[in-house]
Amino acid sequence: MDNPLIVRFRRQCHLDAADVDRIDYLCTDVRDVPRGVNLVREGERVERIHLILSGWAARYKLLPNGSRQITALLLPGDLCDLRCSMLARMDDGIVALTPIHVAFVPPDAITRLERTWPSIAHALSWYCLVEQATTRAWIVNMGRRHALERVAHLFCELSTRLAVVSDAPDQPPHFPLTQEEIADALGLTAVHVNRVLHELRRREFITSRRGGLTILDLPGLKEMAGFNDNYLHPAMAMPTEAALG
Amino acid sequence: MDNPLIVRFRRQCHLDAADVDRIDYLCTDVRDVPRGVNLVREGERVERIHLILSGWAARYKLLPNGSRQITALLLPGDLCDLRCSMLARMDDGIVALTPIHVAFVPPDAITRLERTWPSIAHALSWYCLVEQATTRAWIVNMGRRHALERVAHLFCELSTRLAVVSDAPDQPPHFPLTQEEIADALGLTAVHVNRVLHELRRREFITSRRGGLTILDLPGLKEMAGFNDNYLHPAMAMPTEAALG
DNA sequence: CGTAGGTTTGAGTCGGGTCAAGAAATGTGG
DNA sequence: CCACATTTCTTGACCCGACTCAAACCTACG
Repeated sequence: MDNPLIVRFRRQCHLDAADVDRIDYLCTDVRDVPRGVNLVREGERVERIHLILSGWAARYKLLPNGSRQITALLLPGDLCDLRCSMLARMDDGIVALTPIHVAFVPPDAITRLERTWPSIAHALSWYCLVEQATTRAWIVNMGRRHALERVAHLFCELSTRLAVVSDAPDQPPHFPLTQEEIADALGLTAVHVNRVLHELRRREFITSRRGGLTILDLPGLKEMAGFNDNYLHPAMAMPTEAALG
Repeated sequence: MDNPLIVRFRRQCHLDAADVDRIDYLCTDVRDVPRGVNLVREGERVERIHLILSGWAARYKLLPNGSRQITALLLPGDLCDLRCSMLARMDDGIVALTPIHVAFVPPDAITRLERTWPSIAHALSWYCLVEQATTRAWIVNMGRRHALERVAHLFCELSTRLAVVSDAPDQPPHFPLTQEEIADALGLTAVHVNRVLHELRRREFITSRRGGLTILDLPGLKEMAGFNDNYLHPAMAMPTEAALG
């Protein structure tokens, strides 16, 4: 299977065959992590960057009162903690939501590539930009949308991101998320997510089974959420000569 | 007055006198922008990075229904759109919340510094890391805290950030924010923010006047919000030799 | 002054939270 | 292959925090 990080990069940035090899070479140390295991725990010192190759993970933060907020859902091709080597301790944890394949990448290796190859530095800058834009889109979602549109918006985002790295692009998007995970990602309760999903099922926007759901009507969800995929920058945009030096 | 970006960098990263000069040299084109003016409007193509030298600004997004969500408050020393040159069009707007001084910096100049001087590249990586962590802290705040603690948490964050770049560190922190701006930053309504501020005033945590408020009891607010300043990384952390290459 | 932007307050509503109990899958060990 | 435990989902009744709408009130400023 193709390296999903490279698939994503090539959508946005010019990488030649040698660049691709250099990135591929980072993914030597690949491991299987079962569902529910923490790749990183809050407060730990971690000296490796994680690249999700398959499966889903979540970045989360626990509050003193025991509640959890998921701050990012991590799909294949997502890098976790690109700059972790600058931190004495991680600010938050990362859990596997499904069994996953992860590459453990030494931060120095990335720093070296970045410093040597402008095209790779450019790709990583792009990566940071999209990551930031996604995080901000979550703020907008939580701050200014009601539960129904909020859930719909998340599903649109995930469908769009998944489409880029999916091995089965013809299948309707499927999310291996429990209702509690959706709730923790959106600042809702699991009970209320249940009622929202019930409504979405009633309107035939989705189907759901224990531990996962499938999108039936993505255009419908997009309209409901007022979804605009700009912030994910799924379209092609090549670097200028100046930016590449 | 000292360049607030340099003040921030020197807290976290090693920069020698030459590095400082190089950064200072970026801030040649300084402009005054009155309150209420948009530095950037959503959908525009913008070919300059903004560095706030004094005053407050906000990054925001407007929704079709007319509501606004502020996704970041920008204080002196904050860079807006570090990677803007990679974008065909900005995903969101930036307004001056007070009269501000801004340096207009050409993206190429930063790219060149970054590529040439590892210590500056390191400082900018650090900057991105803290920016991301702050954005994620906002998600947690909006997702899992009630209005009172949510407001308190924002005030703690702003006090902490301001302390680093304040010209009057002995004065109690003062925020030139309207209640509507606070509401738009926190996913609340102005009416409800008014009631929360009333309560904070009653408990003598703050005082407020038209168009601004002052913190009286920061420790009290921190306790109320369960505030932990880790994510802002206000403490010193020097780069490793490896990271600097 | 007059006006516009900002603040304050009240009354009523509603979206989503809380609590609690039960049902349906899934997994585990004998 | 069955008995039992666990996780996840579902549903109902009730409640409360925050929103809405509306009116009045400041206060800075032109």
